[in-house]
Amino acid sequence: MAFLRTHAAIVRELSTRLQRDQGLTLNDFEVLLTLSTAEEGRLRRVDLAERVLLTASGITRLLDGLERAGYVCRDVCPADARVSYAKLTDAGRTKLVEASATHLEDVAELFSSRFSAVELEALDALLGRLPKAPGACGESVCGEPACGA
Amino acid sequence: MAFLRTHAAIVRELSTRLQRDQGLTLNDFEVLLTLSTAEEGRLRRVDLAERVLLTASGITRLLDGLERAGYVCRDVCPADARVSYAKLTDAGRTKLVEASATHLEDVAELFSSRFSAVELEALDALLGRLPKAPGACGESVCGEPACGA
DNA sequence: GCGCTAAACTTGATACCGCAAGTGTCTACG
DNA sequence: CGTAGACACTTGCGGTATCAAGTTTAGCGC
Repeated sequence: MAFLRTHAAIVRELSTRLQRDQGLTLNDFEVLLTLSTAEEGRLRRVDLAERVLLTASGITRLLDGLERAGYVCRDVCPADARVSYAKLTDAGRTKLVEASATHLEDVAELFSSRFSAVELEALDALLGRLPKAPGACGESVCGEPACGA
Repeated sequence: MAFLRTHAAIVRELSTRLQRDQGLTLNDFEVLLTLSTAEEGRLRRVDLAERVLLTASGITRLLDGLERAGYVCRDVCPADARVSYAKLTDAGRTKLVEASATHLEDVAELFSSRFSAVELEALDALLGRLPKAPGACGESVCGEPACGA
């Protein structure tokens, strides 16, 4: 299926650009984005993992990096000592806004410019029928970056 | 973009199944498949890399494994000592046929069962408009007599 | 022939991710 | 209570992929 190949190419391209311009992995970005849409900007690591399609260990390591960079911090759960939240910091929020700018540009270039709104909708509808991860995240960043540019 | 997420999920699912049932990576399979469609069942490593969207070093390592398994072998180019071909062996061809069976089943389960023929066609048409391979868009189906030149 | 650049491939270091195993915590049930 | 099992998370190990640098070979101008 050329389908898979195409996607791989797209993902790679987006990832490379994001890394070059912002020093973030596509997954890093997704995590930041997901957190930004969550209540209080934080999420249990397990839930976060589920949404970005990673395993628990994957999240641990990814968050390690984001923590070192200062974009997220840990937060404890008073009700359950097992869970630790990942919480977006101010720096993280800022970074997300900044990264969104270039990333959306990239997405636009690779995607939107090639399809009409109707086609995008059709694509979305079709692909939505495939098995996917629960907890779909918001299409756009909740309020923050101006998507409409 | 739920779009990308979906893709990741699909790839992972197909890959794990293939690995479990056949001991092959999705990329292994693609390489075998690509070789099988090539003239004489062989391809320069560079060209192979381009087609399966890997770097030169990626191909080297991937072929290492396939070689050890006996599915491909090396073949020299008399005209240019720099190039070495990757060539499908009989065992490799057999393996490909065998793997195709289960793999197509998986694909069918994840894809075809969810779409009608018309929808699949539409999907194909839409996705076909995306950039194939970033950078080296080289559709160079050309040079078969390659190393002659 | 000699040096120079480019191409094809390999190798070493590194990043990311999954699995399996381990630790600590919660909950349920006897 | 107290223990068993489930759950959240972390850690060791291995696999796959990349990039950068190195090797060998080709082709070209002198």
